[in-house]
Amino acid sequence: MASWQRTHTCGELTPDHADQEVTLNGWIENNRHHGSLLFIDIRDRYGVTQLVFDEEIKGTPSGLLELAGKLGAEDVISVTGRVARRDEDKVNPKRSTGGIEVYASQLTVLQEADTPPFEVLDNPEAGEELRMRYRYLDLRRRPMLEAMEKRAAFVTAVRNYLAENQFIDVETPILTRSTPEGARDYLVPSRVNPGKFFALPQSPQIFKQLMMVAGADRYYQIARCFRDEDLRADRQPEFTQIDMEMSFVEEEDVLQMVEGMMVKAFESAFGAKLPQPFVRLDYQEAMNRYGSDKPDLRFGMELIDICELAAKSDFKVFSGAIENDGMVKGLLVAGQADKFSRKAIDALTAYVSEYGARGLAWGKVGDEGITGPIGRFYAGEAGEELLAAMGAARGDLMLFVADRPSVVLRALGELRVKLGTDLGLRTPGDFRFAWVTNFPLFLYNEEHGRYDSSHHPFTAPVDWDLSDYSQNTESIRSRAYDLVMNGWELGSGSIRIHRREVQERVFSFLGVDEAEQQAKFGFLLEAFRYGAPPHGGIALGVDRLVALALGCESIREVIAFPKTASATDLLCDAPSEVAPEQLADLHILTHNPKPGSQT
RNA sequence: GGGGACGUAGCUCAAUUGGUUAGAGUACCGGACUGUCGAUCCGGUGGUUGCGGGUUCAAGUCCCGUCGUCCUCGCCA
Repeated sequence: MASWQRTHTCGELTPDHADQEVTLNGWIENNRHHGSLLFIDIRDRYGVTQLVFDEEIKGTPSGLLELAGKLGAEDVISVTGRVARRDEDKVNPKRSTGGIEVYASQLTVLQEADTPPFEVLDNPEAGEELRMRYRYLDLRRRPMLEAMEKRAAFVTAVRNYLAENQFIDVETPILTRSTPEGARDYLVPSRVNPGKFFALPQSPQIFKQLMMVAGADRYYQIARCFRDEDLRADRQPEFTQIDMEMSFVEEEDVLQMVEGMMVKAFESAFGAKLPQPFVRLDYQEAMNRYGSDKPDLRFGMELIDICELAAKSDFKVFSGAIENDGMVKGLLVAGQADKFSRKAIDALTAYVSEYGARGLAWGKVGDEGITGPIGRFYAGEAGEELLAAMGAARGDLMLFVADRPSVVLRALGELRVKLGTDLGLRTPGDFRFAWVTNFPLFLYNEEHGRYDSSHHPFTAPVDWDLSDYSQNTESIRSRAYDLVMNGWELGSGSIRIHRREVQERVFSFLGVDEAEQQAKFGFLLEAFRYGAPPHGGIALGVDRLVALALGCESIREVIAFPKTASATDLLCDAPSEVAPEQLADLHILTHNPKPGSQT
């Protein structure tokens, strides 16, 4: 062992180590100079330890204090010294190592550091752009390293659980083929096959189904997935899924397996005890009660249906909506009417308009009945009926949207979430998992005037025997299920179609003709001819799971090297231009290159 | 592709209605200091106000464009 190598980490020394000679390695966090007395805090991943340099009283070797005094933030050092118990009045209760300090006798500067562009503090003072540009410094901050540790602990717990349950971890190709539908693919040109491209996987979906045909029985993979779509706080172009598939199973088998996994992994990685069983919500029920297929169950304020009252209302906005096959629903903000000024309600109106609502009707419940825009339509008996339907009392605020059902549900669902945030209706550390089931098999695509799979085209219908999907299309349920928590979709899965004729019928209904089926999915359909077991599975978003568990606003906080909202990497400056020779090798001509641009 | 917020010292921010030499905290540099632990005290360096154009006697401030970060609608089977 080299003389500079550590005997202990910066987080493990306690008064029990008193009088031992130790060597620590780490970064200088702080340097407090008192003339001929000097304190240095040395940091590594495990903690911070105070070093003391004192020639007069503690016998620091001559010259060492002067050397140490010149050191600056983030210099990498090795220090050897004697562990000393601190006097009671000198203990620092804020640190695990606050009971001791190390009297330095040797000091080696392993690497001097430039002054960092921002200070490595627990609370990030730097903006996100700078943090991403110097991600290695940002990651040096304890909360970030902790997030990485927790993420790793979570994944490890998941792997252990799955291994105990006979799942095998199988790697599937990263270079695969482009498939129609779904998200935009990231493409990789093939050098040896001019004009042809690989696609990076949006998910290992087809491969895991092929593993079931292969008889793997239980498959999983911590899989990186790629989707070339616009980003959000909860969406990155590459992200990680716990991808699982099981053979000879029904919905219940998958749900139980995943539930057990979440309970165990949350306990082990985050010390959180999840209540079991998870809530089950029918898709339609979730939409009706929460206006969302991924409801936040940490607070109530459910959507209240007043269609019946609205139909007979003098208020044309309400009755008109019902006449046009629309819907009227409301939210009750209990006891908070005073908090909402006219201006505040205008802001809410603007908010719901982002989701297509043309207006937000409202009324406050006062001593003399309902005030606000709907007041004059709801005096007397009609008013009493409305209050009863809403369960409203004096001091409450009522908010209504009247429109097409899809708009009403979406707008009020989003409004409910916003109010939950604004009014602080949630408890931190409250993890409300739920399964949403019975999704529609097909959803109407208004833009293209046709039906699309609501999950994906391999999802089994509840009644797989149905011969004609064009009849009662909207009422056909699928065997899909989503795992949701606190308003985020964490995972999505289904029992798959394992019968070729059903699969072909679904494709046909979706307008994927025989030739296209063969071209795009021929290998899967062919595989099904050789004996496909009934199977099903799920894919869970690791980034989202960990971010939620740690209370992060964005999944970037739990990804070591995330990308910006415009899908660039500020650290390594990717994507970048490439040499013309590289393009030539790949048989690629670029359409409109920026002339000679180079950052 | 659309909407919004932001961009001023290394960093985080301030700068009245467009008006003198663009300030503060912190970091950094120098000095003092023997019990600090976000040390303290004294002094100092540090600015193409993202970039380009325009309006004006005068622009950090107003207008147009552009670049970047973030949020969001669309998009994300």
